[in-house]
Amino acid sequence: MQAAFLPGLRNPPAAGPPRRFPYNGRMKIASWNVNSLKVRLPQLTQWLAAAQPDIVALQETKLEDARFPMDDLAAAGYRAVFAGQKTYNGVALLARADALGDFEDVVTDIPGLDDPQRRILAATVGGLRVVDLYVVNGKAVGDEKYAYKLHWLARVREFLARELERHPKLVVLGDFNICPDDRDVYDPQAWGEDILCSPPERAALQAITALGLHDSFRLFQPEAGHFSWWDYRQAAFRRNMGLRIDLILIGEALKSAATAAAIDREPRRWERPSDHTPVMLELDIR
DNA sequence: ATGGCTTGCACCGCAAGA
Repeated sequence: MQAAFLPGLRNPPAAGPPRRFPYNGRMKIASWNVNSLKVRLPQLTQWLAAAQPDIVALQETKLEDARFPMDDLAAAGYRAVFAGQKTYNGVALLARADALGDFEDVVTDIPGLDDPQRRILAATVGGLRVVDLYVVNGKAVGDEKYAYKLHWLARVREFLARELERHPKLVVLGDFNICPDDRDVYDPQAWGEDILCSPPERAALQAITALGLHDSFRLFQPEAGHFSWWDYRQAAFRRNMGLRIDLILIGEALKSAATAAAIDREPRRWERPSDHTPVMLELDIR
C-alpha cells in the first residue's frame, strides 16, 4: 500500500533553469483519464512532480469550470484550459508554465455538432496542435448511446481532417474508449465484438488514423498485453485484466520526432487510484 | 453470469462508467 501523499510535494522540484518558449528539445506529452479531478487532484499533482510532463490532456474531470482547481495546478507549475460540466465528462489541457507559452486557438466544440457533453478540447501550444478527446463510451452495441458514439466519432473525424490541413504537427490524444485491436484486450475471445471492440467502433478509429495519424505507442511496442485501464472490480489490475483504450495519435509530420512511448502504471498502485493510468509520448522537437 | 468497484448526486438508492 502506498503511503499518504507527501504534503510538500505539491510544487515540483526545480529541474535546472527554466526552459524558454519556443520549445526546443525533448517534450513529454501525456493523457490521463482521472475519473474525477476533485478526488484525484493529490494523485495528479504527485504524478506531475514525478513525471514532469510538458503537456497533459485530462478526461473525466467531472467539474464545472468554476470549480476547476486552477490555483493548485498553477502552484504545481502548470497553465490550464478546460471545458467541464457538472457530474459527467469534462476535459482539460495542462502545459508547463516554465517551458511553454499560452494556449492559443482554443476550441471546445465540434463544428456542426450541437452537443452539451464536454468531450473535446483543442488548443495550440508549444508549436503543436493538441486535441484532447473523451470519446463516448457507448454502453452496449445497439444501445442509443452506441449510435451517439459512432455519430460523434464521424463528426470528430471530419474535424480532425480540417485540423490536419492547417496543423501538420497534430497530436490527438485521450480516452478513445476503443481497443484498436486484439493485442489491446486481456481476453479477446471473452470480449469478442462487445462494446469497445466492435467492428464498427474499430472501423471508426481506423477512419481517423487513415487521415495520417499514428498510434504512437505501437511505433515502439508491438507486443500484446500493455493496458491503460483496469476494472476496479475482481482485482483486475493485479491480474492485468485490462484494456488499452487511452491513445496518443500523432500526425505524419511528427512521426520522426517521436523518441519513446510509455504507459505509467505507477499511479494505478497508489491509494484511491483512477481506473485509468497515464499514457505518455516523448517528442524531440528541434 | 452484469454482479463485482468507484464516482457524483441526492437521498437512505440511483445512473454511469468500460
